[in-house]
Amino acid sequence: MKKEPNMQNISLDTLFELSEFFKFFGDTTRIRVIHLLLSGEMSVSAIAEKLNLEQSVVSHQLRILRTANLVKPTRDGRKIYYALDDEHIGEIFNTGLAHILHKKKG
Amino acid sequence: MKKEPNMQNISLDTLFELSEFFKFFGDTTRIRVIHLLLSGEMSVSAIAEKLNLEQSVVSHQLRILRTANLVKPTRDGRKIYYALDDEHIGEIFNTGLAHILHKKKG
DNA sequence: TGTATATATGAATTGTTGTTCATGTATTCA
DNA sequence: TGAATACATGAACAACAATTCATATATACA
Repeated sequence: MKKEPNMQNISLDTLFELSEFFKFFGDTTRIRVIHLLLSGEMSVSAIAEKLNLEQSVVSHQLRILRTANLVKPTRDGRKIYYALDDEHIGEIFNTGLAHILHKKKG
Repeated sequence: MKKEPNMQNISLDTLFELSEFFKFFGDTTRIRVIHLLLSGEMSVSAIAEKLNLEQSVVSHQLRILRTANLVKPTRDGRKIYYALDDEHIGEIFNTGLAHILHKKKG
């Protein structure tokens, strides 16, 4: 019995984690925050202003991303700067983006 | 004012579509189905049996993936075989998987 | 045509998730 | 120490999404 090239043996547990991981990208607010942070670190208030969102909305979503170690906070005085904390985020973002843009053309 | 290398100008609309796209991968049932179909097309009942899920659960999720053109059905008699219908699915799946496996190693 | 098989789907239910609003904590500075 | 600023957080609410159960449709075959 032959295996196809793309097939891999992945545990149920890993598949669960994988879906949990993709969930972080599956929300408009979070993907906008991620997109913004691709250009560099930014304070909470700056993010909120740039995205025209309430501060608490941004804080709540940042907490989710922070808990998942996708962003990392650095305090400077009263401000807290958030930066992407995962090498794969840009890659995944761009792979998904390529799909969307390709679809738009076709 | 200089732009960082990873920054791109992406419309709000595109970002919304992007998050919608990632949602498809953000569910355990769907990611398991996608994973299964990476090895080739499979009938609904075969998917349900392989994943130990009820037929209606699989059908409902396949409809979501079908509506998004991520899978494509082909009827053969009474059976309907579903196959992945997007070149980017495997790429996205594997990029996310790389992240999970990398994280597991510590 | 009647029965069995394979799949799809609608409605109800349940669980989950995002936002809002109010408030709490930390820091700065006068 | 008190006021202002920046951010975090808990609880309530609303919206959404997944599963379940019952049933409908389509095909095959006797």
